[in-house]
Amino acid sequence: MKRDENFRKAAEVLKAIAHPTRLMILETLVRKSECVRDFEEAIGKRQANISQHLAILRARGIIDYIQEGKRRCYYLKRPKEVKEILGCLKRMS
Amino acid sequence: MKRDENFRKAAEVLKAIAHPTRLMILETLVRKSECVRDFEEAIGKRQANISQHLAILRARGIIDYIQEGKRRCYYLKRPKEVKEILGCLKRMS
DNA sequence: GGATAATATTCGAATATTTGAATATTTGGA
DNA sequence: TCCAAATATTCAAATATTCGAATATTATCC
Repeated sequence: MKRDENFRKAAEVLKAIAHPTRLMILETLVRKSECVRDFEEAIGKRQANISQHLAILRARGIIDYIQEGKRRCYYLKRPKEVKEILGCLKRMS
Repeated sequence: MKRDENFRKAAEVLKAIAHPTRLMILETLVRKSECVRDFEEAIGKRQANISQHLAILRARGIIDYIQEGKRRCYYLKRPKEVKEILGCLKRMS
């Protein structure tokens, strides 16, 4: 695979993460898998908006979910890496 | 400092990094401080464009430079964290 | 003080992202 | 089957990002 292609993909992943609401979602998920309702209360945004952000994270392969009855339980696909990135950000900002 | 404010800032930092050209710049800087001309050849973009990206990275506090004669030698302000993030990205994408 | 090398800034058009509002879909239970 | 709970999608307006082209600045050397 070409070098340019790698950087393009890496930038896609980063862009998916680079949003305050999505960072909050990820920080929550580092601790525990959650469904959409739980995010609503943890983050203080409307359901529809949270679903939009979850869709973006999922489209980029950062999270996924398992269906549990009426709920969808979201989880991190690469918890170690996400945790590490969040830690770096904390130190950098 | 407020939680929201922290996430806003972290997202700013990430957005600054989340671009293919800027990732290439950072990867180059992980190995060695460079001046703008060197980036031109390492990355294959025009000088003006590279300067634009360097300005974005500098505005967000990710890089800085020291003036050396006519040249500006750019360097990472948090090499450890940047390196770690690039490593995570490699594993994630 | 030119001339030149090195780098930065400005501007505008094209494109992408973000958000709320409205609506749609899916699921399990009565 | 109908209902309600849980979640997703669509749309459009506002905002932000990107890139090239042109131009400006800064530093050294003569």
